[in-house]
Amino acid sequence: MAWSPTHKEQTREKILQSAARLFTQQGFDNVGINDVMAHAGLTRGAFYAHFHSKSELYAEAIVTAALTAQSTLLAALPERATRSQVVNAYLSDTHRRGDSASCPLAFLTTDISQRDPVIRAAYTKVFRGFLNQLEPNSEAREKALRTAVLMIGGMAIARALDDDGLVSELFSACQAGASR
Amino acid sequence: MAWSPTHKEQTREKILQSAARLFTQQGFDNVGINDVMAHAGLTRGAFYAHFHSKSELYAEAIVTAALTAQSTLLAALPERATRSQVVNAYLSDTHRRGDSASCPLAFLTTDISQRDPVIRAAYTKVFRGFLNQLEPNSEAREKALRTAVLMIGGMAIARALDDDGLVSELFSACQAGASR
DNA sequence: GTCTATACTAAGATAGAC
DNA sequence: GTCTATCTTAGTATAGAC
Repeated sequence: MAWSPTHKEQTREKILQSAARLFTQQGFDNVGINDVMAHAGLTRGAFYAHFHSKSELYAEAIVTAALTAQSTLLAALPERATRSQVVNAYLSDTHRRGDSASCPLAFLTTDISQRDPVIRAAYTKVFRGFLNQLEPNSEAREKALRTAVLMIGGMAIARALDDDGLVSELFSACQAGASR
Repeated sequence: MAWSPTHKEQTREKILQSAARLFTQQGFDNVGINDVMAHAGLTRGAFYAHFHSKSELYAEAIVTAALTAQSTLLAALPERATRSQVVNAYLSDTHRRGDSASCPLAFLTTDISQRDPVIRAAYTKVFRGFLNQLEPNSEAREKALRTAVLMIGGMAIARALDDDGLVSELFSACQAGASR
């Protein structure tokens, strides 16, 4: 296996998938390189053959996590899903629990503010992609921005609250605002 | 000074103020007990005469930070400020920079999700207070929830972005939605 | 109540064998 | 390319002097 030309690329990809999952669920500081590598079936030392630092991994993992989350979300919906179907799937208890794929925009929001420029750039890029998915034509940009905040912000806040009743109120309010 | 009956209470308060400021700006993991105590003009060892653990301090600091942020925000506005004046002051570059008092709801959103129940309870309590400030009568609750998300979520996302132009677009969109 | 000194633990990063 | 072993740093928490 060691002499396969694609082996390194595959391993790198596996590390990235593990990192995307763990970082999104638990944040930068609560996940060690050890955790990521163990989750990928490897050991600490092998990490630096693929990435220069934990920060570099984090930046790439954000993008990977976003792609995975998008696929997962859309896969659970009909082919031509309406706006409100997408919004409801995003602002759902399933998503909030975070046991399948999770959106890094909502799960890592305040985890980004003070990190490397590279990390903030990755987040910004993903956010721009999110906006484009919502509303490709730029005339409705203002509405798209509000919708994005209701979705991402609503989920981020919901995950901090400890009261399920309040969370479901919150989701309903955001769904109503984001679907119109 | 050591025999003043109010001395301990005053020191505790000073630690709490330092913690509120540092935690809100930098999050739980990026602030050490050492940092908090040094900022308060004391040393590490003295901490445990006032709090049992870092988590306990964090929970209390969130409430303290919220009160301070509210005072600071309102102090900069006229006595009978309109809704949109409050919203604009909240969603401002001044607030985003975070060099004066900052709202823990927006600055610590995703920092809360996986911490002690006590911490999550503190955050939830502050969020409820925020809602009540926005709209004391519960009939307009749904609108108040959306407004809260546009303010808190808008600020949280803005702090993660690295593009000032995008941030100002974002602020405008949220201000328009939250003021009506 | 506050200080200095000190476990104890965890984590990022590197070195060298295979 | 992956492993084990190690260096280094940092942070929570505690012990004991004053």
